[in-house]
Amino acid sequence: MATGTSHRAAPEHTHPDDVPVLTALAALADPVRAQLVRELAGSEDWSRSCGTFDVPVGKAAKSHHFAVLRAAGLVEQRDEGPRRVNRLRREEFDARFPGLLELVLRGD
Amino acid sequence: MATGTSHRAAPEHTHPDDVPVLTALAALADPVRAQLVRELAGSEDWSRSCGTFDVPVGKAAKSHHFAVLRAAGLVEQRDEGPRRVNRLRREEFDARFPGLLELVLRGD
DNA sequence: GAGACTGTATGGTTTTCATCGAACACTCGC
DNA sequence: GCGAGTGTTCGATGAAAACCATACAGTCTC
Repeated sequence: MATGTSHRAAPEHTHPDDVPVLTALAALADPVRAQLVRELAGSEDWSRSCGTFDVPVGKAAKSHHFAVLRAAGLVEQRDEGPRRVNRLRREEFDARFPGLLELVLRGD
Repeated sequence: MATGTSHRAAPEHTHPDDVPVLTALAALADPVRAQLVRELAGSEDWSRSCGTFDVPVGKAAKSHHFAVLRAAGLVEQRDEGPRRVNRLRREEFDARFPGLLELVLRGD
């Protein structure tokens, strides 16, 4: 088969514009997800696969958290071979929810 | 006894400056609490007692939600006779979490 | 002080959500 | 194709949180 064709289902994404405010807040209100977002913010786009994030949960839970972040319009994912690399949707999310991401990244 | 003296314990408040980001997000991520905040935002300070808010829960749950909002630095309460009147801590909360309150008030 | 009113505290039920272990699907290198 | 590596799905478990009904504690009016 031609190269570049994946047989794996592409992850479903939701654009920030289609995300209700409360969904975005709930997504960011979890400590594990907040840490994922912060780590992702400190990395280059598409440079980090899911497994490279250092959070104190198993890989099943991690996968679940990434699904929540995707559904909240916070993260975009793309398959690269066996791994799934990530990108924080900074501009799109910030256009939809101005200031929100910055609050989480600033931390305390 | 002199007038103006209450025998009821004053509600405990937390200043927004002492509230972690995730606590603020979690407080606002609940639909009932978001509605309380929105209704409160549309009313004059100290004009609304807890019972006057139209949310689809019993008064016990309502009391609980107000306690959460207080702990998140979103609401200030004061006793006036038998009722407890409320005020949205707009400026203080906005100084601590710029833009966050506006996002919730704007809704969608 | 009796009774109406407002809100809080308590105890218990239900729901929601984070988590894990195990099984599965896909990709890649040998 | 086989085995290692990566991530998702499934089922079950545990903890947290929302909720209710009831009982209680103040405040006010009469």
